[in-house]
Amino acid sequence: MRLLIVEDEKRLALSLAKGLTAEGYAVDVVHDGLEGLHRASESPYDLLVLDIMLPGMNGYRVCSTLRAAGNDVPILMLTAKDGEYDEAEGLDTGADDYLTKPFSYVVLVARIKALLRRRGQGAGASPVHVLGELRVDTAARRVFLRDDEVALTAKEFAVLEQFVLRAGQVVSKGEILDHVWDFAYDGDLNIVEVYVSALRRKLGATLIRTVRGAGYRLETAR
Amino acid sequence: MRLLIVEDEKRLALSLAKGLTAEGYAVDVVHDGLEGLHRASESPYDLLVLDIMLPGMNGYRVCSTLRAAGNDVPILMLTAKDGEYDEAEGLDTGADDYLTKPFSYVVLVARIKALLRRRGQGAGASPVHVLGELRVDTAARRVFLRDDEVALTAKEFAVLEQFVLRAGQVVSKGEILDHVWDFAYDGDLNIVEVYVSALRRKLGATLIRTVRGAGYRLETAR
DNA sequence: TGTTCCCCATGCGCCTGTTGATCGTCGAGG
DNA sequence: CCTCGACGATCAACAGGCGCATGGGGAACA
Repeated sequence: MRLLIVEDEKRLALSLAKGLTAEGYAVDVVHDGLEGLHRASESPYDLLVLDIMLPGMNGYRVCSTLRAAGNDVPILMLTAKDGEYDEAEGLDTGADDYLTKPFSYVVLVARIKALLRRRGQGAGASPVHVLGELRVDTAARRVFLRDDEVALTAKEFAVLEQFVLRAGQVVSKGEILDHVWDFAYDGDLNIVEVYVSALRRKLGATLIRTVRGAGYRLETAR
Repeated sequence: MRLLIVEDEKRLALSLAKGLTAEGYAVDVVHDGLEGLHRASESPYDLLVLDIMLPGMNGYRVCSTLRAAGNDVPILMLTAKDGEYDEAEGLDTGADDYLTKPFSYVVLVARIKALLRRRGQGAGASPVHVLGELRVDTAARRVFLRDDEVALTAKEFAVLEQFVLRAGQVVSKGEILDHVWDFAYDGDLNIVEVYVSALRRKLGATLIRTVRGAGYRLETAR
């Protein structure tokens, strides 16, 4: 875990760096806003601790510039409580959390951990499956084909999900029926064909391959 | 946020429930240890307030049984100070925090909030969530839309909070019901639709997107 | 007693699931 | 190589379900 501290009060910056290093983080420190922006743009940090009052470029601008460039590294802002700067403004510019000086070291560490955890969950906890040009986010129930979102109905999504979970394997119509339709359903297997047809129309014909007499197979990336 | 209070002193339990409900939590109360264990095992509570001296099964055993079953719901234990039971033992059995009777209501609420924050509920320690033009301060229970504060009722806020905690993911009506309404409620899922409707009216129609057949999704800014 | 909030019920409109018919395709066997 | 039968794909039409809006009744405050 790499952290960047952008803070011009050198004593504070140093003591934070020391403590966070002891926690097991790799910590870099800069004392200037512009310098911080460069560092953050060029290296992949896991989190930024960003003061607002900075020489070179103030924290708000560093933050909004990073965001404008598409950088979504978690940012913890440090604000002085004397009111010249507003906490809300920090959040508006795209910071993820703020802390008002003076703060306790324990609280800072807790917030940092929380932000890192949040990031971790946001990416890891939501199982996103990528198969070539197809991206399926089961938590958000969204499907993307080459950056374009594809709108699927509930049943279509459920069928696709079965294929994704067993990508590359042959899945029979009966199995799809068992997993997607409820127990009581005793209709025709043709219903599966109908949905495969719909998926092919929306996602491209080559994605789901027919295995005659056995079922279908979702093509894995190649 | 659903809380379960397990406390056999009925007057105390009732007054806590009343106060916490006013804070916007969905609160269930039981007066018996065994009953509490069952409830906690079967429903997804966000926090337990657990007395030690209880009929049926004492608080220690309730706590350790839950932990043994892999349930890691935050538990706040209430201990009498007369020494028959030991605070440390409570923590040993897997409680997250304890409070010695008599305690002030304010302290209790503070501890509860701290635990919920610490546990994060998937959201980290920051009480403020920013999603595009929406800013939700869960600690202060205030909501801002583009610098204007929006007045929400307790239930409206509770529903919104669920969405915010799982922003970008699909949340089903059932899940909302489970977390916002208490267990005594067994009404129609339609009630969720009514509240989503109210939120859309106050916060704009595009914020909460309907995912037909699955639930709703709070749009993340981007 | 008035106001606010919460829950329920109703009706409506649109989307979606399902069906059955028809058309296309594959492969085995003559 | 051709034919035929079986399997699969697609389409259109219908009915029911799902989600939304709205208003009223009732409870809980002040």
